Amino acid sequence: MGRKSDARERLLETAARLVPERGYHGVGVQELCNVAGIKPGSFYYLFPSKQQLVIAVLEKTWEDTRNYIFTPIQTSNLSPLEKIREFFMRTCHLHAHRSSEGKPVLGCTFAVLGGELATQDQVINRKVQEIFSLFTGYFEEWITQAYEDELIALPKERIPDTAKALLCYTEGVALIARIHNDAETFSRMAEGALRLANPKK
Amino acid sequence: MGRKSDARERLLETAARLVPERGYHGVGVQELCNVAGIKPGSFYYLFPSKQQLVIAVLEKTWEDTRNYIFTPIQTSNLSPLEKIREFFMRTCHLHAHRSSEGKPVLGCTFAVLGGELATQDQVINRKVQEIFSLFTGYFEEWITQAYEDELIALPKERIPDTAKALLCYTEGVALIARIHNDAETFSRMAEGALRLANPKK
Amino acid sequence: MGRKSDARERLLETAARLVPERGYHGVGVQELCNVAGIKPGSFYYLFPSKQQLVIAVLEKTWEDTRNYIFTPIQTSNLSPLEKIREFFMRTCHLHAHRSSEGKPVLGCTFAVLGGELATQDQVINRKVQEIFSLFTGYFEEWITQAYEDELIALPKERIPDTAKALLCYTEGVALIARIHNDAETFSRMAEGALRLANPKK
Amino acid sequence: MGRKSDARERLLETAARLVPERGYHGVGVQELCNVAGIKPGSFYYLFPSKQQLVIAVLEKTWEDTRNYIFTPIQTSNLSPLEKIREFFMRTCHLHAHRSSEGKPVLGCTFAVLGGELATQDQVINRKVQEIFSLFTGYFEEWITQAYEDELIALPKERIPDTAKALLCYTEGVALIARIHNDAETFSRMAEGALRLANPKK
DNA sequence: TATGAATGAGCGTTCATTCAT
DNA sequence: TATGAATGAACGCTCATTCAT
Repeated sequence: MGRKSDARERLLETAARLVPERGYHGVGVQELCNVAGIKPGSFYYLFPSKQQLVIAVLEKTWEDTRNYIFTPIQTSNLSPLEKIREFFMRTCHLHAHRSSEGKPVLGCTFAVLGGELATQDQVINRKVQEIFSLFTGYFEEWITQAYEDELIALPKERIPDTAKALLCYTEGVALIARIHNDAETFSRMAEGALRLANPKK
Repeated sequence: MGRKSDARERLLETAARLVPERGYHGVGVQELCNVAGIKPGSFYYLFPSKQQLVIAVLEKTWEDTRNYIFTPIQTSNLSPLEKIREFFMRTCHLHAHRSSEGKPVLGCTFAVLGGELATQDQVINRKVQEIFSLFTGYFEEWITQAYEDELIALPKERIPDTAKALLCYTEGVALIARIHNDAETFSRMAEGALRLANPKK
Repeated sequence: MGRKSDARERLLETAARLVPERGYHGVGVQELCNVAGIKPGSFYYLFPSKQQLVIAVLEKTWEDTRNYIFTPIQTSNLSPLEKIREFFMRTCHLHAHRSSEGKPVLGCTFAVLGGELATQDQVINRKVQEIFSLFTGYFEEWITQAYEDELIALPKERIPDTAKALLCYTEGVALIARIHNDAETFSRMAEGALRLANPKK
Repeated sequence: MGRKSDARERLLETAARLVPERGYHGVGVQELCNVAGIKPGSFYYLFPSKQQLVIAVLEKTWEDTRNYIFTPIQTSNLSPLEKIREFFMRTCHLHAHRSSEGKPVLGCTFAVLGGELATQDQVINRKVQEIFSLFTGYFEEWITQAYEDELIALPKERIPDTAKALLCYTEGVALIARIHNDAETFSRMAEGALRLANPKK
């Protein structure tokens, strides 16, 4: 039986750290190997291509997003609209923590890679679309609940587009936070997210 | 008043076409030269670096954005809130036209380059921030007018953040339109933009 | 009398299929392993090197050549000159059958590897020379018989060189068949082979 | 105006020396650059690809073959059949000269590359086919002349196939000469070439 | 003023092979 | 006996940029 090691995991973690920061073209395979402490020839034993490594990064990042952001909100007993605000506050806290360590504000990994590769890599682009539809799923659930609780003044048929609008707003906020390297953008923009749902009174 | 070569202009136009589509790292200097029909050695006579060419692209793209989107809206006699909607509709038309010619939906050039290079090139990043502040200026003007016309239910001190929220939403919509290669995103999301301003009734 | 893994055999068969088609450098060890369904680590348990696998391919291919081409001709009661023609016709049939299945015409495996590696791998080159001398042995036997049967006008001392000329012609025909991907080359060129032996009348 | 240099020519000459000796896969771009004394990044300024460099090598080698072998024979007043023999003798002399300097016998560059890449690179394969048809053109001319001078006993309609048989024989002889690293093969096999044309008496 | 020629560092990837288990 | 894991060197090629002319 062969040797066991965590090389694959180290590579994935390294990529999950560097790629969201500098983008797809901003990180080379060699650098990933150097930082992860694996030899250059080993990369392609562990992953079939740089593209597939990034797909794995997207999946891992989604897992983290779900575990640290969506699931805690989902299992809380916050009201639907408070869940939306909480989504922004949690995102803010995560970024603020990173930022306090001197690291740059990343914004949203999915938006960064989707925006960069939309016209260049359909495999990655599809994966980003797929993950965005999971975001929208949560948003739609919260807005539907708010609708049923009569917290918002919105015709029922506008719920899906409103969920999508929330996705757009979320990703736009993340992008601006990245460009201004300012984690507080998330908290300052939280109020706007609520207005998108058109709350009563 | 001698005859002037249009090489610089051709190069700039080529870059303004290719860079928003494929991003900074997605287009090489050599390809730009080939497409523009200029010799590789001439590039660095005309521009000091790829970075500076892209700065010029950003400026030119901003000029176009102002001329084709902001100025016509500004000089129209639309109500402030209708101006916000018109901003999305005009953006939608421009992208839909390109899309009907089989070209990919670009989203927002500033967001594309800002997102890609936020952690890698501060010169370009500053330029993007600068242009975004021009966007926000228009938005703030419209929202202020709406406030003064008593069209929106918003405390005065929330106007600047609301303008910024509108920028975030705008850029998020553009990003999602790019990732889904769907120009109609702009028109479907226009309604959300208005809600950000919290219109009365 | 324990059960024996057929991994070695599968690897050899895979190599005997891929190497003649694409040459030594055209097939990698990893691809051979993938296609044969063996693990990369096992390769070097089964064979000391890629070179030695190819040596085994050459030996196996020679076995097949002897069994399907030379031995049937040898045990037939064809006249010596008809044997030469039959050699080309049998070769033609084999290639035509492969070709009808959409596979490329291989020509002669020995020539392909000998030509590619003549200046690079003396072990393989020697093996090819050795096999070519077996070819020449058959040819010389047939020509000697034709000489004794007074079918050809050739001084006795020219027989060895004529056998060698027949080898050259054979390999040249195979090479041209490969390059033109045309199995019928073998049948169209059969007549020339006979003329090399200078038949009477 | 730019700098002038013979770098392209040096690279082509280096390739024309190394590629026929070791084959396409046997010589790397880096090695070609090192030997030619050009820097690795310059290769792709001078040639669009390794493939196209080899196409240039084939064209140059054909020029040389025509100038040093075919044209002198063509402009001689040898009889048609003597021309065939002369073709082998000239080829022999060229190889013997190289061989006396300790260099390996190359055989035929076209056959080496055609055989190696027949199933892998159709652009190179076509170029080889094209050059072979030029060979056949000369052979057919000589055989036709021999037919008209009544030097050979061959039905007129067999002339094209006989020319092709001569090509096969030529290439086979070259291949065997390469594999045995024996320049004299060409002279010893010359007689066989004549028999292919079925000379009278 | 303008450019043909060149450059060194780096790209993502594949190579035949080794080795601890 | 058999293999999963790994390796360093090399692969063909592209990068943004420089410079002599």
